[in-house]
Amino acid sequence: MQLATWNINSLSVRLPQVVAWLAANPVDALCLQELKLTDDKFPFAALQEAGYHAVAMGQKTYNGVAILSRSPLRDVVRNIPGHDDQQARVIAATMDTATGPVRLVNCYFVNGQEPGSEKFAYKMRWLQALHDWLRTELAAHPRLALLGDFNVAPEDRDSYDPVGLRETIHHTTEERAHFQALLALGLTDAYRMFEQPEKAYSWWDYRMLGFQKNRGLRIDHILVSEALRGTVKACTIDRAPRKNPQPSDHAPVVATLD
DNA sequence: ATGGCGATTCCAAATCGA
Repeated sequence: MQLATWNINSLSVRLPQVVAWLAANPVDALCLQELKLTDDKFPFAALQEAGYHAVAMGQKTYNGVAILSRSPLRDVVRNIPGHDDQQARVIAATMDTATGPVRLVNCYFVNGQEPGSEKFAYKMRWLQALHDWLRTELAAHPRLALLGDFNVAPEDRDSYDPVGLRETIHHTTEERAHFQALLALGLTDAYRMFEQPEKAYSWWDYRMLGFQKNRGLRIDHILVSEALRGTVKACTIDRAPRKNPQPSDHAPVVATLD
């Protein structure tokens, strides 16, 4: 079984690339972030044609998340229950597989812009709410994967310039503490379960030849619960779509499980 | 220190992303 996550920065623009990527990478589930479109504009038909069911939580212009899957999705939850939020950032659903159900939690974490800002404070509140909800979600669904654009570089090795960017957004002590709190729930960063190349990132700035110079951050992650941990066989970042004409600034992350 | 690119929207200067 393969699970993937990809921030596609506008599904309207990137739909052809998503369909092409799925044809070349027929994963069982793909979590998308930054749809930037409302549900009435979501391309259910084109994705069905590509062989995928889909559930979505969209919004005009900003944010928006969806889960695509080979098999039907059930028990869909949109945004964090009990956490009032104007922004479409979370969608969770259960996928039945040969080895049992898997709970998929797809998140577009808050960016936060700048430490000390109101947006950063919103990021901290959102991270706390996610953590508190995931505790109950994990109890209800032991086989759980948390996938998405976390907007956090968990460690110095996840940044192209950890010294120059110390305590800037995605690198702050507070954001990293929240990431560690998610791990403390029993989740494991699938990418770090395996030996990986040096300077491996999942996002590169469009500006200043960021990708060509590999000035990137590893901010897109797949975390797996204790019950799934032993079944994870591989986790990779697929840099190929970042080389496409008109690419997303993020690359897909793929986890392979038994 | 700032902007640099790309997408979106009251269609075009402003906002947001990371």
